[in-house]
Amino acid sequence: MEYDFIEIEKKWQGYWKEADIYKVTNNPGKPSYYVLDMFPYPSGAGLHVGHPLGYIASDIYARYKRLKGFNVLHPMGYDAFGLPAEQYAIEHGIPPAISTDRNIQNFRKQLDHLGFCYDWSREIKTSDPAYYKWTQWIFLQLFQCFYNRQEKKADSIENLVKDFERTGNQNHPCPGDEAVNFSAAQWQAMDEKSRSDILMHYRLAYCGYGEVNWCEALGTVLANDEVINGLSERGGFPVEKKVLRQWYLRITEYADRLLDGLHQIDFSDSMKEMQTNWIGKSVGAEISFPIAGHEADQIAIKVYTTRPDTIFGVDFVVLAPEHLLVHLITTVDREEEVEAYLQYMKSRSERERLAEKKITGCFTGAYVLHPFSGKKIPVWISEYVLSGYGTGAIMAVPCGDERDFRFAQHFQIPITNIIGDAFTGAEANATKEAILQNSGFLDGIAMKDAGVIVVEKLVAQNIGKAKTQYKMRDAAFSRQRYWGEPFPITWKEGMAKALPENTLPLVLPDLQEIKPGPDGEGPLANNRQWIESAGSDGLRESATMPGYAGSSWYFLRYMDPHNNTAFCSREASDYWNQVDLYVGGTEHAVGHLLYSRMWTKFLFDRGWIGFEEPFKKLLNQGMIQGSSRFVYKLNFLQEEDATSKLPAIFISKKYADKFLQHKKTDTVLEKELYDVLKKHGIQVGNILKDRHPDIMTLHVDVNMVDGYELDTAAFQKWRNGEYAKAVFILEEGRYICGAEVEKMSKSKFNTINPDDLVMKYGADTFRMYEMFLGPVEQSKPWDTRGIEGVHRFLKKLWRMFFQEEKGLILQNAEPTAAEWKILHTAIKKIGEDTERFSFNTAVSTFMITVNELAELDCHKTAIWEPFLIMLSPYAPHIAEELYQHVLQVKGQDGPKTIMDMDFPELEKKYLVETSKVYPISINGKLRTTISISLEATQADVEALVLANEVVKKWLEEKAPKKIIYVRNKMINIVI
RNA sequence: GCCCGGAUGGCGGAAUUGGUAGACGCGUCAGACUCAAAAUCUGGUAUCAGCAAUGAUGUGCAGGUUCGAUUCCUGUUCCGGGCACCA
Repeated sequence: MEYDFIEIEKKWQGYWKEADIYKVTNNPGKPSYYVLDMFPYPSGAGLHVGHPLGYIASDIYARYKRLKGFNVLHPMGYDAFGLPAEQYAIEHGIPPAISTDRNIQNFRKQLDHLGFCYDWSREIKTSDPAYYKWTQWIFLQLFQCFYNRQEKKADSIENLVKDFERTGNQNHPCPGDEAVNFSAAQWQAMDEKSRSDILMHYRLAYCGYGEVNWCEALGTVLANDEVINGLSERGGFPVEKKVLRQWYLRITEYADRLLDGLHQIDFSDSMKEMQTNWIGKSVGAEISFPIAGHEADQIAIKVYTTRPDTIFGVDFVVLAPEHLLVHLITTVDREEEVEAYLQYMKSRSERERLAEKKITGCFTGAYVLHPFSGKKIPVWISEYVLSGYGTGAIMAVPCGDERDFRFAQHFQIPITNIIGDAFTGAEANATKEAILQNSGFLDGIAMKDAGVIVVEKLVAQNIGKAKTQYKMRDAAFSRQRYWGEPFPITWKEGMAKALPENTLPLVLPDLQEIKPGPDGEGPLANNRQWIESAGSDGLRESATMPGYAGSSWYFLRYMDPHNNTAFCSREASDYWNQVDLYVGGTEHAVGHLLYSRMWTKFLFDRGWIGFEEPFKKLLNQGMIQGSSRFVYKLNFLQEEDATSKLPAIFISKKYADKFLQHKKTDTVLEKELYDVLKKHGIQVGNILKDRHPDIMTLHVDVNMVDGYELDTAAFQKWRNGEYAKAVFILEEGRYICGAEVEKMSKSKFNTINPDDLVMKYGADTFRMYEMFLGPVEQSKPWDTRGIEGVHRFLKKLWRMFFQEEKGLILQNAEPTAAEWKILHTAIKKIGEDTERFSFNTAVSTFMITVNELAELDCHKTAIWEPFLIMLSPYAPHIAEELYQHVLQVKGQDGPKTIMDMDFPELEKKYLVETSKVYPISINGKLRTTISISLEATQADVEALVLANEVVKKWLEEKAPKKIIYVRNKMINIVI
């Protein structure tokens, strides 16, 4: 009986489905464990081999935990709103709802083939009105709440208004605009619109103004991804920045709690560091620099600095080009140049601005006065200062800051040295240790002590204050797009109004055609009927929510997916609690993972759930990259003659390399080319000399390439025979391709579809091979060579149960000590490896174990039964199948599925003989090694050392005064 | 540019806490079985020198700490991910 994986996998997948084996219920009798994958965006390209990496890892762990006695929640769903579906609709006229559902079906089919233990009864998709009803509901809660800084938690706007009526806003400084201050009486006197505007500055979901990528030619807002070098991806039209009304989440109010929460959760240090840096908390000071010539109207430039101690080193002030004061302060003679600079800035993305090595800037002609010395300081504008961070203005201290230094050097601004010898004049020195000089009242004071003194003085003179600043900005929460959740908001007389909760969901209407609305609005604005359908409540908001809206809380919905009266009952969320293990890529480090943490904290503040961190432990899976292959096409200068009718000519890598190196053909190539073309009946004449051949590098489908060798016949059939008449110039009879590691992508023809591999080798082989490739956390290029090894292992395992002539050879005999030892070593290693997510080494251990048992010709049920239970998380189908035969031989009516068994317990006694090797060093020189039993005490070790032949002899010879001690895994003998 | 990772044989990788570098798998070479092939099995395989025993070198590069460094520190090169509207 052969290992027939197709039959076995079909059989077990059918059985699991039929028996609902993976359905879980809230079972208070058992400890819960929640294993979650980051749900996929169902792209049209389907699943590639990179997707399942994390899914397989989480599936193994979920099954392992189940064997360990936990009630495991392991669900899956789809992040179904997003730009690509909308783009597809624009290009192909197929509505996003339809293409998305089609893609989901395809994903589901592919996932099913891999034998995952998902509880599909809990499947969710974010574009389902039954789901986004609650996304809209949570949005409304955010809209109706503000962050109460005194209580450090979200509180209702209702309470805020009550406080305003009593005491004005003195207890609640305005987070949206510091300048907003009013008394109870003033509040009472305000009209409805003014009150609405003020409340907007407090709401956790609020409307404001922000810059977007605007493409005039397309009449639409573009995502950063759709902009390439300042031009639109579609059409290549110029893209500018434009200010539009946008919704935001006031995540900055949660900055401190998002930082504090990092201590409670098990994320990698690098992940925590990324989030910490993103939030970017800094402590410093805000300082006002009065503008020379404007003393009367008291106009000043506010700068933010983390180094108030360097205040006397200020040689210039730099404003962000967007700074509101730029136009006011620019002097007449500088206007033209400033205007030109601002024009140049319009096309610059933030990324470009920060990444630019070239130093640009422009003097405004204006001066500010130093707050202490009164010195005149020139004011510049430059792209390296961003309007979004701090006050949009900096005080530049070239002797202490590298960027300021380079700027000063480039524009030949004189540099003041306030740190004496610590500044060489060749580069800036950002030290905090120096003693200040040239610093007025700070002379002789250490820098680290000076900051406090400066702040005190600033406060005393009322020209500055200490300030904590965050780099993180509020999260933009609206998109001028169609395929997203509609906002449950209407607008009337400039005021936003929440829809009543009992009218949710506000269903996204179908559109005949998706095209940009007027004045930068989204496509929904074109559907006047829908926009006006709120009647006297006003006009509906035409923007939709961004991709991360639905994904910010989906892990809660899985706990109670069919609830019609709440996003998730408190009972369900109390039982399942936090996600115990969350598996996904690092690319979400500062997006999704920060937003979902904020939403969880908000829902916790409002008492809807009982925990404030969503994910207890995060496992980051690495990205599987594609290994692309290239062919080299010989191109000739096109002229109206015979050459343009030549077939496509492809030359092998060796020749292409040579060609690219010398930028011309060499004689060998020339001769071979001649011969090949002649063979094809093509007369070329002096073509190579006259036609200036050039080489074009083309991606080829990696599935047509074996290693590096191109299957030329397949290539000729590729793309409906586009290259059917292609001619190949081979090296040693083969066409060798070029190669490069890139992101896996359809357009690079380097995607590997798991379906093909599952068809050829089976899901079990595929699962184990993906794990065997390397550590889950590590990124690596996909390489199919090697999958045979894992497949061989499973075939070998099968033969331990079945042999050709004899059939089933399993027996019930009592295992020998050696056999027990092999089993228990495996239990120990596989258990440990699975616990620490070292799935690749666990697969190795399975292989070693089977090899060792094969050598002993062991076919005993007592050994193989526990082995199969251990194997089942990794290769569930074959484990289940073979387990049935164990039951049959044992004559037991055991549980029907291996999933109801327990992971085998380790019995230590069989490990006693296992020994560890200790190196022995004498005076630091390594002499020999000895083996010591795992259970040996230190006294045993010392005795063994003395007994050791080599050491004993050596000690006798030298007769040393000896001290022997054991440290770490080293035995040291010191004379 | 900024933030976070990574680099070990021909290839993917192992070395769990600073202690025999290269487990396991692929590939490859030799052999067994076979008319032959496939499948399977056995053995070799870091590099250099040597018939061999063995010796020397060796974890991107340059230094440092240590009796001892793939592991810790400093600098550096290259590669990957993120940088706020891809998800």
